[in-house]
Amino acid sequence: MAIIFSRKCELGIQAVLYLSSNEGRDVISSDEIAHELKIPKEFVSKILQELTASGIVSSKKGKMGGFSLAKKPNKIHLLDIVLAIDGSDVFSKCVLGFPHCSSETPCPMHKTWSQLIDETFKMLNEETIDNYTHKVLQKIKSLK
Amino acid sequence: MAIIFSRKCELGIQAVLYLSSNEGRDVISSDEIAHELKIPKEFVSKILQELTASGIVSSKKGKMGGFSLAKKPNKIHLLDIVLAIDGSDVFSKCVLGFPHCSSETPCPMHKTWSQLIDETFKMLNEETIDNYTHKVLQKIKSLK
DNA sequence: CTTTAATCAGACAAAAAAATCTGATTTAAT
DNA sequence: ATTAAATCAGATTTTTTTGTCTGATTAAAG
Repeated sequence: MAIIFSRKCELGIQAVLYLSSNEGRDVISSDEIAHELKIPKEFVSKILQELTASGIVSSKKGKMGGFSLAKKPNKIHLLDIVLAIDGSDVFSKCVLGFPHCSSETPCPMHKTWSQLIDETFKMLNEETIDNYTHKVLQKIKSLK
Repeated sequence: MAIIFSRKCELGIQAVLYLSSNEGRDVISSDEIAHELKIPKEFVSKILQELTASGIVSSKKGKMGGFSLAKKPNKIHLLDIVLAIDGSDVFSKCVLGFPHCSSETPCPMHKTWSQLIDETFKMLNEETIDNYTHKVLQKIKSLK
């Protein structure tokens, strides 16, 4: 199978988007997020802990605790979440799996692929999550 | 971690490119391919069997047997190999892992992502492996 | 016809990723 | 104080992917 982002990263982005679509509320529990997004609660909880550690979301412990965004949605880039969870490998690893692939010792697809990856990187780096928040609620409604 | 193609697919493309860089010779054993590309021989062997089943390479059994391309290199598209090994999921699956993501019920990133995926698809579909064969030998030399 | 060197088929093992569980800690409310 | 509801830390399980092994079959060469 082929993958773009790890499942963890997918759900991380989903969760952050959910948080941003609820800006204004204080904190939101991982229970609510898991229920709304129809995804396993323990998994979401663990991912949000990672994102807390990397400073994208912040958490409040104890009763009435939960998660919230650590910054304004227009200051959080998609790339931040991807780097926090999946790291930067996708952007540097050789698409054909050759070792030491670079412009000095390029693999056959190096140049062609670099262009696509650069575009992807640029998009993730430019897009902030506030561009997406209004679309999230609509998508959530369609989940059964 | 994030991945684009599975390891199987990466090595599948490597192997096909190696075969194409040796057009003119009769057949090439999986042993030679594994040795030249510095990858496990049993794994390469298994991948080439899959590619044989899907008609991209052809095989000759018995002593002096081995693999060769089933078509001219300019008739084999990168996409053929990707589809044969990884299937079409990458091109249709939701980048955020939402179920039923489509233009009717799009995920927040649907439109933005579709553009990048379409470009990628187009590239893989247009590029034939003869465009890459001359670059393969050079890359192989750099492998220690 | 026997040996040798290859593909092929399918079971098996190891490693990685995804998901779950357990229990500790924290904090609000009673 | 005690209880309840949450995060948090880390161990454990399950599933998937990756890689290996074994033996059967095929075909060339002596």
